[in-house]
This record gives sequence, structure tokens and C-alpha cells, in this order.
Amino acid sequence: MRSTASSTTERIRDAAVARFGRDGFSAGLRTIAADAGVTAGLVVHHFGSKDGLRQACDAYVLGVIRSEKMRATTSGSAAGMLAQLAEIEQFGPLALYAVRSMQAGGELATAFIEHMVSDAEEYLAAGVEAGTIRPSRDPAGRARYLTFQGMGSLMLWISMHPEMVSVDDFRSALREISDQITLPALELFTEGLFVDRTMLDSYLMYVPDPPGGPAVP
Amino acid sequence: MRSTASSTTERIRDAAVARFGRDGFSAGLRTIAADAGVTAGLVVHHFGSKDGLRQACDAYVLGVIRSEKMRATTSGSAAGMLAQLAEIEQFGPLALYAVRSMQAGGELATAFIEHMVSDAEEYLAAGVEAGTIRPSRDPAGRARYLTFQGMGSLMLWISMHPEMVSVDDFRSALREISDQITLPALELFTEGLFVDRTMLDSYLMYVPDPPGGPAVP
DNA sequence: GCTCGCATTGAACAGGTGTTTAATCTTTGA
DNA sequence: TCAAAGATTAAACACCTGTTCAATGCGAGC
Repeated sequence: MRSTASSTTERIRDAAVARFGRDGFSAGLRTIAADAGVTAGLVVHHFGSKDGLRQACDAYVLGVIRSEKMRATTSGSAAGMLAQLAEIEQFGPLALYAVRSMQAGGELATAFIEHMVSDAEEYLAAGVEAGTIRPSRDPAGRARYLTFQGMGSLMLWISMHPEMVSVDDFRSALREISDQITLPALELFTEGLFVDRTMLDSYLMYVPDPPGGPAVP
Repeated sequence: MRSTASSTTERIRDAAVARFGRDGFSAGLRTIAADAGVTAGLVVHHFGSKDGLRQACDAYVLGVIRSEKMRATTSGSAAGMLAQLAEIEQFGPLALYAVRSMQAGGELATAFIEHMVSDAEEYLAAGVEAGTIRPSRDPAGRARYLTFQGMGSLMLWISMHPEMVSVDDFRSALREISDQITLPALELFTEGLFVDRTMLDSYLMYVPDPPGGPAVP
């Protein structure tokens, strides 16, 4: 049972990702070691310290996210959001770890969010070019805004439903979320919220130079 | 210097709210006791345990929030959001504590969010009646959606900028947030995101009975 | 066969945690 | 005035944490 499928280092790393995702970063080294079938001492022997272990987990998760696999089409469109949720299902433990990382802040969280922001900007630009999405006066700001709203609300929902944090229930939880938000999101995205344009127009008069310049004549 | 302004119990409770808000709920009892100028033993003498202290903090913060003072006009409109941020400034430590509570989940977080949701629903209904906000096919769902998006993105932003967590910088942080999101929010709220109605209409054909019944003829 | 190097363990260590306990100090009530 | 009750403290306790250390097991190279 030595090098069956994965090396011991990888097994510890995977156990740490899963345990950190389930219990947060306050999980103990002995718990993680027991999950991997080893001893706490061996964990620090391989990773130097608990912080080293967490950095290894960060690098691993970020690498998977940055690889070809996980498209982070966070928000952009409701269809894109649903597609994103469906894709998150496949990466249950990694997604849980990413959420915990966002809760704790830090380097991985920033990189993860920035990755999602640029992905959203890309998708929004494609939608604008295809004529399905309205152009914005500040495309980068809009992508950032939509990403923060979508990921933030997901984070808040998970924080308030910790019993759904087990990977098995993660799929049904995501389906429940999408059921709840699809109609309000579609309404907002197609019809907006305000009846007239007075608030936007008065803001544009007040701040006449939005970043990126006007995109609507 | 015995009963100058507040009793010792209240002083400990206030110190706990501030310290929990700054460092999260992993803050130690001795730290809180030192902040209040007492000993750790006295804290548990008055509150029974650390969990009792936290419950007292929860009850206190929730009581202030539920009192006449803090209107939780979370989202609804961009103007309402700005007003909310301005009001949050006045309750710096309490707002920080509420954010930490949302990150950790639990009873207070649920009650706090539900309070904000019902407040948002009320404000949205008033806007609809006044003719400034479009009616929704699911007013409750929309209020919940907007509240989760707004508070969740605020939570995410704070998680990613822990250096802004000191109460003094909280005001400038909130101002920076509102500067970044005002234009995208106004755009989305007045013009929407989609060019046509196909996605919404096809969803309504698919799910012809949204909760609350149609509000638009 | 033997040694060298690495993986791995179990125990110990130093420090932090929440909590308990006994003793002191302070206030209050009759 | 005296005693009872509460407030407060410092020390101790048991437990958990990350980390270190010496010892052991095991496989590869000469």
C-alpha cells in the first residue's frame, strides 16, 4: 500500500484540503494527520509547519483553478451563473476550501477573486460583442461588482447554513440556492430595478468621468 | 471609580463586542478581560462561560439593531445603500461584530439577516407604491436576493481587506467601497444587464407560477 | 551484508485555552 | 457593628495546540 495511487505527501495535502474546507483553518494538525492515516509529526516533517501545509494547499487549489478545468464564470448572466454552480459541484472539496479561504482572507482568496473578476470581464465583453449584454461605462468595475455580489452572497449563504457544508449535500444546497435566486436575478438583469433614469443620470452629471470612458453614446 | 458610567458587567460586554469584532470569536478570554481591565476569572463569574459571554453579546447587539436606531436598509436602492453605509459608520464596533457573526454563522447572524431582509422588503414595497421601483413577481424573493448580494459582497470585501478592520478606518473603507460600486450598481438598477427579455420570458414559460403570483399584468 | 538516507512514529515540550478554586477585598443589610 | 453576600483576584487545573526530538523501520546503493 505504499505508492498505490498517490504519494503520502499528496494524501496529506488532499486530507488537509478536505478537512480545512469542512472545519475551517482552525482544524488541528492531529485531525488532518488522522484523516490521512499518519501522524502529526509527519505532517510538519513534510510541510515544515501548519502554515507551510496551508500554503501548499493554497498553491494546489489555485493551480487546479488556474488550469484548464474550472471556468469561473461567476456571474455575468444567470445562465452563466447556473453553469458555474454546476461546475462547482464537480470540485466540491476544492470549492469548499476556496470559500473557507475567502472567509479567512489572504493571498489565495485575493488571487482567486481576481481570477474570477477577469473571467467575468471576459465573459461580459463577449456578451456585449454578441449583442446579448448591454455595454457598460466601466466594464472592469461592473465585472468586479457582479463577481463580488455573486461570490459574496454564496459565501454568506454557506456561512448561514453550516449543516450544508458536507460535500454530499453541497449539490442540493447549490440547487436550492439557484432555485431561490433565479427569478429575482433574471428580473433584475432584464428589467432593472428603477422605473426611470433619474438616479443614474444625476450621478453621471455629478461624476462626469467614469473610469474607462463612456461606452454608450 | 466604581460605578462611574457603566457597570463592570457592561464594560466587559462592550470590550467583548469590540474585541470579537476586531479579532473574531477566537479571541481569548484573557485578552477581553485585559481590555475591560479585569481578570479572566471574573468574566466567567459574570457570564458563566465564554459561550455565555458570546450569547450576551449577541443579545445586546441584536437588541440595539432591533431598537429604533439602526435601520437596515441594506440594498433596495443605491441611495438606500449609501444611507445604510452612512448609518453603519455610527455603529462601528457593533457592525464589525455583526459581520464577524455572519462569518461564523449562528443564531444572531440568521436573525440579523432576516431583519435586514424584512426591512428591505418594506423599503422596496414603499418604492413600488411611490412609483420609483419596478414591481416584482416575487417581492419577498427579490428583497432576500438583494440583501444577500449586498451584505455578502460587503462581507467578502471586509474578509479580503482585514487591515481595514480597525474601527477608525472603517469609515474610509466604506466610502471606498461605495465609490467603487455606485456606478455599476446604478447601471444595473436602471438599465439591467440583458439587451432583450428572452431569458426571463423563457424562464417564466418554464416555471409559470412564481411565489406570490404575478405582479405585472 | 551493510550502511546510509529517508519516512515514520510516539513521546515530550512549551505555550495557549477555558474553567475551577480558594482566598481576599468591598459592599450591603439588619 | 458585625456578619453575610457579592465582586474580584491570582493561582492552579486539565486540555488542546503546533512543534521538536530521539528512536525505529525500511528500502536503495555499494
